[in-house]
Amino acid sequence: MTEQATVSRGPRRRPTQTDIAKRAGVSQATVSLVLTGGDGTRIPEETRDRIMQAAAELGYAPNPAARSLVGGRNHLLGFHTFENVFPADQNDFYFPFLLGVEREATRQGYDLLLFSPETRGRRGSASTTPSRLWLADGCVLLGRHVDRELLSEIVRNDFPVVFIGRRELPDADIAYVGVDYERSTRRIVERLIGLGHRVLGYIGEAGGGEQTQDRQRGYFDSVALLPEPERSLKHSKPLTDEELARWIDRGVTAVLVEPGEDDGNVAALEASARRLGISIPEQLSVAVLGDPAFTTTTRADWTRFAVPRELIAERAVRMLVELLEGRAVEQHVLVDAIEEAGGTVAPPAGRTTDSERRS
Amino acid sequence: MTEQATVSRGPRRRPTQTDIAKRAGVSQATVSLVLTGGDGTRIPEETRDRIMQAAAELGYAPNPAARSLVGGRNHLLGFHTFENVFPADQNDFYFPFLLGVEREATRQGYDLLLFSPETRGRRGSASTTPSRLWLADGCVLLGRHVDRELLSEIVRNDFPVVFIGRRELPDADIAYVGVDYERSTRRIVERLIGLGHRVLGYIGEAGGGEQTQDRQRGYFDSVALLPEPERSLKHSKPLTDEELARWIDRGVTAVLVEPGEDDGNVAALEASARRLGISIPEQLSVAVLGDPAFTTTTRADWTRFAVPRELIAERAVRMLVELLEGRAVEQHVLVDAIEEAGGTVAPPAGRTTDSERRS
DNA sequence: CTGAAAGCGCTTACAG
DNA sequence: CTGAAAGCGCTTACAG
Repeated sequence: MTEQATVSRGPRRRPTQTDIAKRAGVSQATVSLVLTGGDGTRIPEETRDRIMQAAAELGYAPNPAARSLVGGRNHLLGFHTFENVFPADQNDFYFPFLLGVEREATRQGYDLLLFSPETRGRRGSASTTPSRLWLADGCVLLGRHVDRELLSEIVRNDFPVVFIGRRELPDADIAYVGVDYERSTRRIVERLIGLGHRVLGYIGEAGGGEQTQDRQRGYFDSVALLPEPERSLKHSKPLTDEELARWIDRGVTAVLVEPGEDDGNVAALEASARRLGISIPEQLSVAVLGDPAFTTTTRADWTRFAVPRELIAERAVRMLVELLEGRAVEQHVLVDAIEEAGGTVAPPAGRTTDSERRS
Repeated sequence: MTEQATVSRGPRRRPTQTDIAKRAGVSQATVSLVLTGGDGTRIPEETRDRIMQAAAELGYAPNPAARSLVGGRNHLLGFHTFENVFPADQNDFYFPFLLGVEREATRQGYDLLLFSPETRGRRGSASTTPSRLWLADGCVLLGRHVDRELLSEIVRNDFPVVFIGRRELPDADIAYVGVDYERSTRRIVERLIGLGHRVLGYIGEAGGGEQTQDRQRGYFDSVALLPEPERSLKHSKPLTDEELARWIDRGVTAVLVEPGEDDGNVAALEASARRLGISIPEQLSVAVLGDPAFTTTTRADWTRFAVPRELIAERAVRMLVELLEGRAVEQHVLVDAIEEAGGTVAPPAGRTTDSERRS
């Protein structure tokens, strides 16, 4: 690094409404009236102009702390993520949300305040330190591993938040925008059935969160439509090679997979299939019930849900703004995932699709 | 979208120090003293405990807005980008900066306020609206196409900012953290010379910004070391096929390229070489004097500068914080780019490197 | 050792 | 139509 100059410059005092008032020869209250833009008629045009000009000359911007203190609005929206979302391999996941939140906040006339997990609890000891969250008018929340303490603080104080991702709490009614995993799963199963698959397999967690339960409900609902539904299978852990071989023997031609931590389930399935010489999708169709980055798998063209992250983020911001502005709103919104065609689903070997059969 | 509930809910009042004071039978000031944890000895243990307990019972958390109001600081750092940096193909460029800014701001105990170009001038008419920038204590600025009006406003008010990227202004002394393009260019030329190249070509803008001038200075400085420096060439636009052919005829074995808008110069050179059947690097070495995303070129393994974006961003934030806290700081820092080896540079055909010749 | 008071920059009733 | 005043929740000198 090259150092070229050494200058010290203290930050100047920010111009306040009082400064503007002095310059324009009016009272501070009048300045506030004009700048906040209450009703236009009360202050004469001529005074207005003088004040606006003084404000512009001084480079005035309202102090958000003062505004929020007096009970008014900051026009600041928080975006808080529970995990540290900044490790590089998560960017593809995180960035679309940020994008959507940013865009919609801008559209709504709010600025964005970014919180990351470490940001909290800076000044003083942890217990007495406030959540910085309160600086914003409200907050969009994102993350799997929710900080329970923060959450209870939010609920207790009725702080306006909207979750990205479905979130059901026993003791509180939290607003969220999530994905309709049940419906999306049902759709994908129906498409597999339409392609001619008659015996399916499902790999996923046992008793996970809401999302997991929704997917499994969707699966069982639609599998029930099959002529022999009891032949379809479910397994709650990644399959061993032997288990996969047994599934194939029992006639499974398509598998649905919850991605799992770090796409672990998908990676495991891919590896097993390779070892057993089972080709995807020729001998086995695979559909992933999520939208991960596929960092641990070899192929990347998995048929899967595409989660419309930007759209979800935008919707969450809109909901938050409605909440803030006291409008009655739907607090629980689920959007459909888009089925991403991919290259891992095909009609079962030796079978034609229903539609082909018809013709 | 599925709607599940329609509820409107106003936020509850939060417990304040006054509430605690009442409950503990002390004054609000004493509560503040205890909670802020000034010097421990002044308030007797017994009173402390009573206050702490009352605070815990009420679920007290200090109001950050009030805190900032008193302190004159809101511990908010702005990150402002002049271009709309959110188009998807720019993410790779933009994200590392955001990453670095975010990380260092957190480390310094500041929260991040995000500004995008459209954010400015929301309320009221454009001309009368103060820049939202002033919401933050200071701001990190990023972008090629600087908004002159905003910039002059910043300079006039002495608003604390640090630029990412070298920025020299005639009328003001702006703090920045940039890349030392002169030195980095010199280095890469010296390496080419070390590999045995004796006639070089340079493709770049005529009379561009500081960065361009720095690169060209670095180029001419180091080319002067060659036995026949006058044979090295410079061209200020992308080469036509004929021009490239002429360069080759005149003995050019290595070319340095400013990436140009959308990597245009690199793409043009690549295309010309392909049409002329000139293979890179066997017949022509190419080094790119920048670190673009290479979205318009076929190959991506260009030998180039790797700009340490996160590091630069962190450095910018640190400088800003020093500025804010009134410490004397170096206001102009240039960091070295890292030479990214790539696959487009090799010894010239029919030549051995200097070191090989020696052995 | 503790409380009363001023003040940070705003908004919002409330008087003139 | 405009200004004076109160008050948001806190910190920090300043008196007792």
